[in-house]
Amino acid sequence: MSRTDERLDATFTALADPTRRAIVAHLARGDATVNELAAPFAMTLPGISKHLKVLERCGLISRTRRAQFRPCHLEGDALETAMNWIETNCRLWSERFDRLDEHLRDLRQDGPSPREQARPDSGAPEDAQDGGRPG
Amino acid sequence: MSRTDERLDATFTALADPTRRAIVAHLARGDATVNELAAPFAMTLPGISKHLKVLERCGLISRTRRAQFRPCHLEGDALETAMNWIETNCRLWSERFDRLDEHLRDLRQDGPSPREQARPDSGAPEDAQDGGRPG
DNA sequence: AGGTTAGTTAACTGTCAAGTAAAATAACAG
DNA sequence: CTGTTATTTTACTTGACAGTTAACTAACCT
Repeated sequence: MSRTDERLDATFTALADPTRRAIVAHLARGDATVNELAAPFAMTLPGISKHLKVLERCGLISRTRRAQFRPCHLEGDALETAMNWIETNCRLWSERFDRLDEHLRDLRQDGPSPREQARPDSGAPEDAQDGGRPG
Repeated sequence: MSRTDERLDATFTALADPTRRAIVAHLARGDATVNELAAPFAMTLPGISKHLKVLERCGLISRTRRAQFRPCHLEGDALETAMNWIETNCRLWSERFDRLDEHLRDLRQDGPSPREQARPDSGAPEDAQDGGRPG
C-alpha cells in the first residue's frame, strides 16, 4: 500500500467524525486554541485533545506553541489530496467513454457496426472467475 | 446531528478503507459483479460482501439483480456530497477575508483605521472559556 | 432432482477508536 | 514558591469494525 494510500486512509478516517469535521470547519475560519475549539462541544478536554492528535497525524492541522497555548492551524494540502482523490477517481468514467465514443463516431461520420462495444456496461459477466484467489 | 451529517459520517467512513476506495475506483470505470470486484483482493468473498454493504448503506453504490448476479453501480451523488463538504468548508476562509479586506480597501480608497479586525487570526485567546461546559 | 455458480448471513475473534476521570506537564501571575 | 490556566498523558471501559469459516439462499444448467 502506497504512502499516499495511507495518507488517504488517515484523512478520510479523520473526516468521518462529526466532531473533527466541525473542528476543521472552525479552523477554516482561522486559527484557534484547544479551548476555543472545545467550547462548542459537550466533551471533555482530553477528548478534544485526542481528536486534534488524529487531525495532526494525518496532516490536516499543525500546531505551534504560543506561551501556554497551542494554536491549531488548518493545512489545506491534506484536504486537497482527499478532494483530488474523489475528483479524479469518481467523475464516472463511463460517461467520459460515452462522450469519447460520440466524438469518435463524429470523426468517422459513418455508422459503426451494430455489435456491442467491448466495455461491459453492467452486462453479462462472461469471465467473472479467474481462479487465482485462495478459497 | 443532522441527516446530512450522518450521511457524511458514513460516506467518509466508507472512503477511509483502501479496499473500499479501490472498489469505488473500479466501479467508476463501469458497473461490475461481486466476483469481479473481489478478484484483485486477497480477501474472502464474505469480506467483500461486507464492504459492499457498507458502501451501499451510505448510498455510494446501488445494487440490482440480474439472474444470479448482483451488479454494483456507483452513485455519484454521495461522492459529490462529500466533495462539496471539503470544498465549501475548507477553502480557507481567512484567505477570502484577506481578499475581501483588500477589495473593501480598494473601494474606499482611503486608509482604514489602524485597529485590529475582529477576526482573531491566531492571536491571544482573550475569552477562551465560557464556563458552559461540564467539568 | 442434483450439481454448479453467485452471493449473503451467522457466529466468532482480534483490533482499534471514542470517550471518561485522574494525574502530570508547561507556562504564566502573584 | 504557590496558585492558576492550558493542554497532554495514562489507564481504563465500551462499542464498532475488519476479517475469518461454515452454512445458507437464489438462480441457473442438464
